[in-house]
Amino acid sequence: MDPHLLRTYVTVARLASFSRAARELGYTQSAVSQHIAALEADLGLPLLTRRPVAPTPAGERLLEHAGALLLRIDAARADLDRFAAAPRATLTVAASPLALHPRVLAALPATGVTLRALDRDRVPAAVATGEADAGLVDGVAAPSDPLRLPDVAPLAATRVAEEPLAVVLPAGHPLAGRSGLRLTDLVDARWLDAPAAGVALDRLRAVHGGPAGRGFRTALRYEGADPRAVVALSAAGHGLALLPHPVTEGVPGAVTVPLVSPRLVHRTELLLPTAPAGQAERGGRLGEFTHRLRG
Amino acid sequence: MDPHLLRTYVTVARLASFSRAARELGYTQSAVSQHIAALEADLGLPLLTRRPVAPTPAGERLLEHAGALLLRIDAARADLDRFAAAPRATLTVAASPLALHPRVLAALPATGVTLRALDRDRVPAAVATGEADAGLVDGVAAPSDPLRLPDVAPLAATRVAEEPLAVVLPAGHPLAGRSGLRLTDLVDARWLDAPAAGVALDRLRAVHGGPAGRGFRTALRYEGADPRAVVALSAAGHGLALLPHPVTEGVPGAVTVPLVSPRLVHRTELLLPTAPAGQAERGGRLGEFTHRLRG
DNA sequence: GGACGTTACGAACGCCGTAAATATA
DNA sequence: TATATTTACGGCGTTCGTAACGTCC
Repeated sequence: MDPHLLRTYVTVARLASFSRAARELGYTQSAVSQHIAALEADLGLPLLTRRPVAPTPAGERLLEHAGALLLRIDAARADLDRFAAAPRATLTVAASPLALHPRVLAALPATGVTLRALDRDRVPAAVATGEADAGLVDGVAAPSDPLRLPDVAPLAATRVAEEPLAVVLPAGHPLAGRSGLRLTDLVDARWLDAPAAGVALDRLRAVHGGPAGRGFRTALRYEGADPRAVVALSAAGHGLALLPHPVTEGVPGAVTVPLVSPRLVHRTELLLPTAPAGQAERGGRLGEFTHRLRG
Repeated sequence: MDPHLLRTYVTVARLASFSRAARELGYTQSAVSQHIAALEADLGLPLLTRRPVAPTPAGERLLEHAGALLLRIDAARADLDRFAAAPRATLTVAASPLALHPRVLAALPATGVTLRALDRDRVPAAVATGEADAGLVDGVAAPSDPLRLPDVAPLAATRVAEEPLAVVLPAGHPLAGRSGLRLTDLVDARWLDAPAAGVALDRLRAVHGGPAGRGFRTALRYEGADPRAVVALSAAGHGLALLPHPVTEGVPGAVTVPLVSPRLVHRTELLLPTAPAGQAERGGRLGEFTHRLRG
């Protein structure tokens, strides 16, 4: 279970080729072959089929572990590096698209900030590995409940904002007149799946608690990051969408109905590496930013 | 960040001695010294003070990472081993003391089971590392919310039971006559801290959301695992206790008042390694157990 | 001076690259 | 036959142990 071997293994699995993996890693094919052989011998299991190169069931399983493991190693190294490194001049903030709440925009320092838009599930990793100095993630949760984030490293999450959730429907929709909607009434509707810009459907299925894979069928999948586009698509009849209430307003042809059950909110959180050396480093622009965000 | 080096590092830190760590690990002092030197060179930071041997601030931080990392490695190996190994004849179940709900006891197969009582936070690790085939954990959560468990490995958690929570008071207590109690009324009371047998106080402080370290002061700390002992201690005036309602009843001198706010329940969950090879292995006694627990 | 950690050095081992062998489409 | 992985083998770097050396109580 040497990390070197694991890194080689995931690369081979990703590229589906020993030789391409070797090129990418700067090894010879031979070395890669030996790495995989060593790993298989160590675990006592075949991990890859050759020709074509693809993971076996056990190999699939190892991939899940290896990804988390390598990420954690990088996170640990980055975290320790922060002890030695001088605070950087430019502040990098990783944010999921819907996390750019007005409060956040107001709190951002006027200069020297890089804002990096990422998918929701890549934000914690970015903060953990030091790729970003701070993160902003959004998601769905019960009121005043923290978001459920993968714990790749010791990160501190604090609440930035919570807004009600609303269902977006095209103007002519039979449910468009209601003053509030329940999720259970909408299980059989057609939905927009917009994992980056909206609330992912599997999240709804999980919250709803029904049998996996049933309900919340997808009408159209939108892979962009613009929530206004989602509202417009919904107005055009391509499916229902669940979004934080504020962003749904003012689009012609779209009707917005608050979600009343279950009680869920759209929540934005600030993600920080838990402070080394007693917050000392929090001076500078990061301190300025977090203070404005909290105060 | 070689796991070997990390392992020796955590051992040295734990034993506060290079030579004792060397004995425990089967190395010479020299090798251990070289390991630490290599790790410090790699990270560019001193990790330990010598004479006395103790972690530096950076070293403290590395300990947090290293523990999680080594645990994950063991978990991954154990998980992969399950692919190769034949199902074991005897089923080992790790359980936290309060997780032994009547439904659990009823579902346990009549023979061939080892039940291992562990602290709450050690159960997930035991399942992940294959030390146990299944786990039962209890904790406090909002109704129908899953417990918040450290994710050491891909584990599946399913609800086994939820019961209301009750505050235990001695018969003469001023609040003993109430029909329901709020947590906010009890912040300033004296509490029993029974991390193994009851609800840990820091959990209450976290739920209550007040400033860390304030409120829920400890009257007496009980390190055993018997919830009835907690009730008896509370009856004897050694502090309030929060327990699942059913176990609080029938102890003379103790009064039980339901907790009405915040809405929290005592929840028990079954923890399983997510099934390799499509549930195939779930036949046998583990399948029998889980089926009875769910059905 | 004694217990403990460090440094020097040599031997064994492991790991990678070259090159030949082998398997598959 | 061409492409891709495996195996054989040799050199080089790494890691461990022995032993000598510092160093702090």
